[in-house]
Amino acid sequence: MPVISRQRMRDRHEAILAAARQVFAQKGFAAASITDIARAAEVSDGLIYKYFQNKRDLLYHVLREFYERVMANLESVVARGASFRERLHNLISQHLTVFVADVDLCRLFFSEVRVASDYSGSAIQQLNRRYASVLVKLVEEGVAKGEVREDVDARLVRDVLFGAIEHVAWSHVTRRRQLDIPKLADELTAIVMAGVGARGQQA
Amino acid sequence: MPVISRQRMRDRHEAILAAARQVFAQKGFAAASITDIARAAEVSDGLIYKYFQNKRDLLYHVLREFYERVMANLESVVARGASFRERLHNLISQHLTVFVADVDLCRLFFSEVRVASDYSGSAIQQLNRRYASVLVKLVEEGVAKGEVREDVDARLVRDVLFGAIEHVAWSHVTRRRQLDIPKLADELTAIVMAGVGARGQQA
Amino acid sequence: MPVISRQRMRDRHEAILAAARQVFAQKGFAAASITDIARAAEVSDGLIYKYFQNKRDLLYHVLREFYERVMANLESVVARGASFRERLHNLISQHLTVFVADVDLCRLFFSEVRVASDYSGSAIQQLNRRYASVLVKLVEEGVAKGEVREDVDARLVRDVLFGAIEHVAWSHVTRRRQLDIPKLADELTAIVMAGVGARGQQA
Amino acid sequence: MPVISRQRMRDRHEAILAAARQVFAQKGFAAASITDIARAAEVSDGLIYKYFQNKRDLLYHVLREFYERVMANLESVVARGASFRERLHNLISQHLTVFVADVDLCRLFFSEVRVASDYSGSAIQQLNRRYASVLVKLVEEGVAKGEVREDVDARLVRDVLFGAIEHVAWSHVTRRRQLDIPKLADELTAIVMAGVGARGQQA
DNA sequence: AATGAATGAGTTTTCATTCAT
DNA sequence: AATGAATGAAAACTCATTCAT
Repeated sequence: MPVISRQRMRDRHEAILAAARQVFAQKGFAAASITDIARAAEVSDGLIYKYFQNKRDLLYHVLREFYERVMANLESVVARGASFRERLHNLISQHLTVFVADVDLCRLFFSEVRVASDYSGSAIQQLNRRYASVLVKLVEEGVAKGEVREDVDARLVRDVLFGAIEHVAWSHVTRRRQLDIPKLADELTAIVMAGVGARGQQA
Repeated sequence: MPVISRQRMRDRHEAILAAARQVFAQKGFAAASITDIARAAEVSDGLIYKYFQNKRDLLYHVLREFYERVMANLESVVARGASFRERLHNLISQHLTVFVADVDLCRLFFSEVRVASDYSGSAIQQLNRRYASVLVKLVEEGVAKGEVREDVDARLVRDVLFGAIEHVAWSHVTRRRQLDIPKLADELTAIVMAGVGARGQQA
Repeated sequence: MPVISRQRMRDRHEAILAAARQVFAQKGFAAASITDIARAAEVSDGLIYKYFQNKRDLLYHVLREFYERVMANLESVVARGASFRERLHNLISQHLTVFVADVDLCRLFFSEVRVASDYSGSAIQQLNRRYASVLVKLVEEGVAKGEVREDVDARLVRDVLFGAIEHVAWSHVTRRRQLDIPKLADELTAIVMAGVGARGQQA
Repeated sequence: MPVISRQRMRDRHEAILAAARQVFAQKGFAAASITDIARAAEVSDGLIYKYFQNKRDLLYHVLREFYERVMANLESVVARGASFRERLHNLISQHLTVFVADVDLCRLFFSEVRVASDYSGSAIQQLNRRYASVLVKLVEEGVAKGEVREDVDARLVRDVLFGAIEHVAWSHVTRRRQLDIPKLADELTAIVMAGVGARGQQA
């Protein structure tokens, strides 16, 4: 019989996670201290270790939660499009939007996770793959429906597209410029369509 | 009259730089300690501070040296192509090659510099821009010669291309798979040409 | 619900302060290391930073505590005298006594604080002023009651007296001679009375 | 046969001493580095150790030189007075003048030397005593000539006077106020004369 | 004689993590 | 269950001093 209820435990868990998200996003992983997070969560330092194995584990949970949130949106947004072009456009637009809304979490991902030697095969990588697979499926569907050229390598498209989006988004962030999402989404869609669209689609 | 020869000093400088390159590449900036580097360079901790201002300065020198080496190659390799398509292909191929040869330094750049808040306007960013400008110029030349569509945004192409290359390369690195550079270069060239090539060029 | 009692924390605080007092007094500020103090307090290095901001803060607390102790005595001792002469004598005597009892802390004050560039306006200077003001008030009272010449500059008297006491005490300390406090107090009182006493009082 | 002339050696010695004086005075002992001093003297770090045993030895030489300079002045200035009162006044005035002109060296003396555990019996203390003995002799002469009361303890007068001067001077330095030397000298002379002067002299 | 490169000990301070209460 | 005091290792950086050249 637990002394505190399951609900209370869930609340604690979430409070810590939310605090960690905020602190990590603001200061980065290294500069954030457990005490900072504990204070933000209005919890003791020690309690954090009851809910998470260690600081890095906490980071992973923050990023996993972020992914899950983003994922849910992505899938529903993509589904909303009628044609391949539309779905692609939605995906690009949504991806850019997330980037802008959560630059700090994205930065966190780039600097601390993607690069980590234990990234390969990690839970985070799984999420990343699932995220990317949305696009891969989209392309494969496009091929099946004749909207995408048959000889297109869906994985290559995935890399090109996500790479491009990140780079575009990042270079705007770096220069502290506003990102014109609709315009960029149109342009990127056009480029990809030019590269992969079936002949009839490109015009 | 110098107590030790200039040559000796240059050797020391290089030995430290080489040690730093290796240690940073292997462990990342944060996890590498000055003592690690000193040990690798077979030098005392203190001496490092005679040659470099501080740990971060050392990182910058490592990356700058890397950039300079890479840059020299890039410019000459690109120049070797006759048409826009060829030059583009050379650039892509070369970029992929560097990525494969120096994954660890690339990772270092991604995790420690690009993400750093003081990156904007730093010496490293200058180098990065110069690097990227090779492609921008290439595209502009292509436009001038009618090999590239007039309405193409060179900057966007730059982001798309470098983003794509990095992502492609990175995903291979992550999975520890060999990268088939010639094949990838062909595919990426094709995609870009489809997106930006003048009508006649695309076929 | 505190994990350890308030009392325990106060003890720790005091233990560290006492250790710091002893180590600083013995070695001086610069030569004393945090590790020395931690060892003397039977505490870890890190804990010191839970109770004090940094090494200098620790020094200030040591001196402040010293001042407070000294002050309490001074005020009550001075009040005990009936005439100006008696009060003055008590003050001198008490000042000399403190000097002898706590030479090392006095030395600490001279070498590390009085000389420090941030002394001006510091909390320690406040205490010093309060200490000195006891004499200034005494002189002013003496003037009011006709025991001290009207044209006497209380501040000058303060400097002369404290300077003299310190110098006398210091020169004895330096020579490792015993200080004959009653005799010295009589002599110093006589000198000051000769200098400032109202005509009738001097005889 | 020395490879460099005696004269050159003396020049070097002086150059280093002058540099050390300036750097110590400006930064204090601890904050001054050998490299600072070497640079100021336009000499290599190593050479300093050919002329002085170590950093502290250098400090002592700086202060000794200071003392010698001050001493020469003091003795001649005091001699210039006709009566005890005049000589005393000259001494006070001169002491205050030095204090004002070389606050930084005085501060150096207070913080680094007087307080040092090896001060007692050191060469510096000898100088300090010789300095003080000027006053002691003056008082003894005064007694002999009937200008000073017979029962006066010359040493006590010395401590009172120097202590007073220092305290007065220091409190002005601390408050960054200008010192009105003539006025202060008059007042201090008056106080001392009141305390020690033969009856006839006091009026 | 003179240099200044090289040393390496020594210092303060921070913080993830543990565990007695 | 929860706390937060306590730990102690780690790390960057400085600088007096030495000594090969």
